[in-house]
Amino acid sequence: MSAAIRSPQPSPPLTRSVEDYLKSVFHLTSQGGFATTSDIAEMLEVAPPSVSGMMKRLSETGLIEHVPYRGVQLTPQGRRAALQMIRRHRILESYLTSKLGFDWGDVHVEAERLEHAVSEKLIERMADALGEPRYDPHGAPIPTAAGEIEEAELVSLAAAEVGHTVVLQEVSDEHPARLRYLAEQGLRPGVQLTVIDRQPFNGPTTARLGDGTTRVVGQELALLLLCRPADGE
Amino acid sequence: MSAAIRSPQPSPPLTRSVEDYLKSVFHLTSQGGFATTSDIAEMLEVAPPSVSGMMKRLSETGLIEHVPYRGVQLTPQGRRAALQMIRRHRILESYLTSKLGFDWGDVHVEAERLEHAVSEKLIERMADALGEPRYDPHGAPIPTAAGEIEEAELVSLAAAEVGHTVVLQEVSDEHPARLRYLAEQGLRPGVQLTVIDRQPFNGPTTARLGDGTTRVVGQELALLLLCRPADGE
DNA sequence: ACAGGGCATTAGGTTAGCCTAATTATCAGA
DNA sequence: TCTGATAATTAGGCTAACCTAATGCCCTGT
Repeated sequence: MSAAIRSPQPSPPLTRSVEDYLKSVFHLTSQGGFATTSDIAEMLEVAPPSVSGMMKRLSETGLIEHVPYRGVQLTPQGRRAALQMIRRHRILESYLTSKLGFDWGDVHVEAERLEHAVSEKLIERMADALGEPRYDPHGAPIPTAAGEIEEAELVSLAAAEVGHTVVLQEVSDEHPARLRYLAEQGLRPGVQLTVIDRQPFNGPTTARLGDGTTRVVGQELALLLLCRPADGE
Repeated sequence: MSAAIRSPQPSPPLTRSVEDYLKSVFHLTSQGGFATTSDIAEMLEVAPPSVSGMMKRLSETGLIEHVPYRGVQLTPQGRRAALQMIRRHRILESYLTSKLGFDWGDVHVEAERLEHAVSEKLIERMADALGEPRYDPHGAPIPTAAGEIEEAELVSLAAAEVGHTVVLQEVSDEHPARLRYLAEQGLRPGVQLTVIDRQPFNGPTTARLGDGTTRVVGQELALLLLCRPADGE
């Protein structure tokens, strides 16, 4: 029995859990660098040894590059798989929100379960029904079917300079209650904000909205509000 | 340590595989009687010992009644769970067909995966968007959210008497190619058929459609065409 | 230069769900 | 009634993912 040539093996479908690990690594390495075992463990709510074990398997299948004691990064193949999951997730969130009346806060959990069960075909039908949206309901960019994603330089409201005007681009949180609160405050993607004050020592930021009203946002929430400079700044 | 009272335990969510077993048992006992180990094994494409093992666990959790060496039946609780899955499945099939352009043959596989991942809320939103449909695209009745299902006395075309007129009510098959073929032949739920001939020895049935054209249907396919007597028969 | 703290990994165990092989129950027909 | 064929069950294993406890590596601060 000679060893088979193993190049174009039809790679078995990824399990639910593998898909989740890849997504975590993608998010944790989006600023460059390595994803650490403990960060992944925290994000997925599993114990660190579970991560070590999975990382070993994933590097054997070529989806990640593992540098022992340092962390992991996605290979091109792993990145492709992660982006596909992120596309599924964001298309689902968009579809549930705009076609089935789900609210901003609830879609995440639903999409999290569905993204492992939908076929490519269903996602493309949904994308089509929505008119190929480029952003999900939280303002996050949706990767294309070909696996490209827009990379924007965003800065959180907590770090925006006083006096500057920014546009809220993306609300990076999956916590329903916080999202609902932010929505009530009118803090949704697309809103223009002028930073008019910030208390020292990680204190709250005060910003003026387009309609002249102001909002005082504590640091924890302000960190979730990702902004780009307003046009002409 | 005294034994805890075990009445209103918050019953853990059913696993994917448990849901599949319950559905099988439901379908296999729809004519009354017991579902046998080997029938379940065949339907789910697992080995018989896997079924024995699962039946043991399911009867411990009170979802089925197991009579050793005879078979199983659903308890009221198991029936409720099975009907919920069937509702999910059929609503999904209806939604995918009518809102996302899936075709008759393909929906089954997609729904089979999704039914384990959708929330109750999503199913009800879909049902609502469809106007609370009572039948799925194959003509099968959809259980209500309360868990009631229409039970009709149907007879397959292969067993309908020569000379009688029937209405095709439901096409009971999940095989895409067969469904596509039947659809091409115009054999969809709602069509009226008059049986004009049947060859002996399990031979084909010949039936006339409403438009006067005839179809010759081999026994294997005719068994899949479930009919009710036409009004006024 | 090295001691400790903190993180990562290895060791070893659990559970669900599947498998094959061996065993046992049931029932129909001689 | 007995005997086989058929079907169900038990026995014993495997794998994927998880866990806790024990061990090992790395780096910073004295």
